[in-house]
Amino acid sequence: MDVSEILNPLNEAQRSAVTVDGQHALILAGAGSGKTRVLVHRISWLIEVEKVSPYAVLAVTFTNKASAEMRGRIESLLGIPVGSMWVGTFHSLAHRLLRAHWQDADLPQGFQILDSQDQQRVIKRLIKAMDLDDSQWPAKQAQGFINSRKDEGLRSAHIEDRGDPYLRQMIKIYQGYEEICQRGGLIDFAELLLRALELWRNKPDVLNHYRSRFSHILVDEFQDTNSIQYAWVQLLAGDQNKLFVVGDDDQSIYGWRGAKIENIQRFSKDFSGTQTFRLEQNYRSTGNILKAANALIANNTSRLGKELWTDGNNGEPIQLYRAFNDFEEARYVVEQISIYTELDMRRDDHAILYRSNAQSRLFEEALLARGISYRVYGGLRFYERAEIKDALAYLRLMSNRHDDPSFERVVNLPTRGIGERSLQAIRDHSRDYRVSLWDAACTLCQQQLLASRAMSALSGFISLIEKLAGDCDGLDLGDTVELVIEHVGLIEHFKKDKGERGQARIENLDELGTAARQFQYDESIDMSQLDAFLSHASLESGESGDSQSDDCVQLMTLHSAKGLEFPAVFLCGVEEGLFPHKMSIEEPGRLEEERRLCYVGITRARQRLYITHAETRRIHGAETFPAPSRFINEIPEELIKEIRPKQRAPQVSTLRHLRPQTARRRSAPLDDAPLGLRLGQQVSHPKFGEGTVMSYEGQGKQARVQVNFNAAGSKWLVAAYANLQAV
DNA sequence: ATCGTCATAATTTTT
DNA sequence: TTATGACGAT
Repeated sequence: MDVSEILNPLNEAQRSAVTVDGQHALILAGAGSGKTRVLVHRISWLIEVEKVSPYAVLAVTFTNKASAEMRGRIESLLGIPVGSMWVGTFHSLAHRLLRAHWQDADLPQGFQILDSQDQQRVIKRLIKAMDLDDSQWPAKQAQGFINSRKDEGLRSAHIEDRGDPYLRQMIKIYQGYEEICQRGGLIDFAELLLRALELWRNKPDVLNHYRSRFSHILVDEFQDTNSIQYAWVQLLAGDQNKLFVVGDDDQSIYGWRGAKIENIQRFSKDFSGTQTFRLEQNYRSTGNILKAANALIANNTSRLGKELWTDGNNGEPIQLYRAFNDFEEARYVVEQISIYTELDMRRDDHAILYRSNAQSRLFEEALLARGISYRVYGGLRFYERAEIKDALAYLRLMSNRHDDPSFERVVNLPTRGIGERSLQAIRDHSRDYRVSLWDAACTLCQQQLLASRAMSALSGFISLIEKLAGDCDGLDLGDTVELVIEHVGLIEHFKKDKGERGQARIENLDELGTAARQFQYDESIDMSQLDAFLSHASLESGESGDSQSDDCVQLMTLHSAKGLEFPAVFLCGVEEGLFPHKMSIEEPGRLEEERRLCYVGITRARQRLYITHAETRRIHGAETFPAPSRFINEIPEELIKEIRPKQRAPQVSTLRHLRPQTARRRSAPLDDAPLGLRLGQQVSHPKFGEGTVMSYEGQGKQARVQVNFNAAGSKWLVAAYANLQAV
């Protein structure tokens, strides 16, 4: 392979980053500046030109998607599979380490991963077992407490209560949780990272092994690293190995879950001899969009500094639309999309971005009414679905009887007569003797400590698991999974569900069998095929979209839009209190993160950017009158074209003439709208011609309607006399 | 055990 | 407004 193949597709800044020769490099890669490309080409450069062994390269990302993409692109650029290279997420690499060194990490060989759902259930149960009032001690809060401490590298023993009774109780919960996990061989996500870090800290020989192996460490999205991840990278780097980290401080939007923007800010101080590169040429957006983004983000303090530019043209102005209410905002956005899709654009060229998930509803309704297909991102993913977790719980129990959350989950599913009383007896015994639920159940059965009915049910369950485990011995993974699903009674159980639900669940269970058959087992890791599959299920929760029918308008939160791009972006609900969110408005640090989120949103757009806000919005059922977001004011006026600047003198948009005719919307009627007229409805008047209902006031005979006529402008009319016809 | 009713809370989410 | 969870009734 030719060096020019690696270097030719790069611009100058990218090229100097890729070919850097010092010990450490920090690449500040703006949105759309070819960040992944630089990483991929850097790795190719190391291997092809510097003749570094792939074995000595470690590349870390945050999401499975990113690591899959990186691996794929490296392989296609180099033309060879890079099996020996460690490319993965922090979590998957930590997992791999712990599997290889489970003894040194003080773990049972068959340890399993606890996802956040499972974790919450464990904590909830623990709080009950501790006889605490769960309204005063919500599991969610305790979970947050535990995870944020772990993210800082703190175990329960490290935290001082300083006489604070709240802290003291939380520490106790944390302690109890640690015990349960250790006993059951369960590792939550934060624990994966913490254990991996402690493994290296406690076992210098293990650390040295990896230190001498990985001479080149590359980290993607460095602005998202938390304290543990930073410490982990630092430890592995030692003072010999070379770090190449890529990130964008302006796109740090996960501070609330432990990411430390300081990590990227202090990198060059912590690692002396760091060369910093800025990738500022943007290949994605028009000039106006970039100017808006630059101007907005300039309001943040303590940035590393970066300004995006393009050699393309300015493009259209940013369109700002002020809607009367949230409802009409959705109507407008969907109308615009329908105009563009009737011209030449695809539905999936359009993204509707919002700050909080609840906002999706109105857009969905408006899209539904227009018959435009759409996809909402961010629901449950495959391995998170209840029926899948049920089946996995059986498999997990087969692999490890002491997996309490799995035991709880399926001991009476499908119902087999193990009720709350028996279960409570099992839990009590488990707590009193500090044994797993499984062991407690076995003891209770042997000692005949339960009512005979419950006893036989329980021993039925125990022997079911034992029998399945025996039957599956020697079977391959696909057969195992299918055999378990078949014999455990879940299918029959879900058949009883009414409607489509049950059928869908059974199909998902089938799909699980397929997933197991297709699962690629990496034999180099020291674990059974089943354990590997179970870990995979926890670590990669799979695709979120149910049926990603191809051409759909894309709806998602700003957070989930990070890393994506769209020809047309609608940034909606850009209002004080919603965006920036009221929970973040007070603290300067959090406000800046909101601003970065806005920056992320703006820079998703390639060609066309709409920003919309509403003057009235229902939040939790109550009317609110939010001011336009300060972020709007931070964008230079000359980049913005207001679609309808003033309520009093509405302008007839040029687009209005392109409106496809009379596709009937089915917007829910406003409770007291006069004559059944709806905001946004097209009407015609004998004298003024056609127009749009903009507002109304009063009721019955007094009701007055404001109509914005295409030709005659805006008028207030008494509805009873105006003789308006719906178009 | 399953359904209905009431209270409660309500950013953002990957691993 | 709505979704979720807990609790009580059939």
